[in-house]
Amino acid sequence: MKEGAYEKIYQVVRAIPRGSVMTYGSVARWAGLPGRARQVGYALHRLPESVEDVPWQRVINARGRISLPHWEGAGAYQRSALESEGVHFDGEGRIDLSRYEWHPEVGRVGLDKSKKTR
DNA sequence: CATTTGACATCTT
DNA sequence: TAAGATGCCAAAT
Repeated sequence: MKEGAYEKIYQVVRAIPRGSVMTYGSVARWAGLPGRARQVGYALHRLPESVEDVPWQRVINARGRISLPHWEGAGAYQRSALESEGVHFDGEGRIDLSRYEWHPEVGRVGLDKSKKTR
């Protein structure tokens, strides 16, 4: 198995702590794929449903909104899942990134979530 | 093998 | 704030 790059993406997403979110651009950056945010979304799209190890729901776009059409199952599920984690949506369905976006520490791509619990 | 498409981002109008 | 253009790259057609 190789894939390599995509594995790294899943690895970063798995490290996102509950109640926090990351943008596609940030995930790509921390996965060692700067500028390839699109591939991150594509990788998550191809992600099997049975894989619960990867909290893809905590990944949103740079505008702080869910990229999935809310009229489809996945979109509605993503929002309800985030709300149940404590993430607040404003009147326009947007999330305050300056407050919920997670910033992993430099030099380590997460994997060590037992760091400062806020 | 050429073209299109897509869970995005960023800059410019 | 919105809309258009451009960059990126794997998978589908």
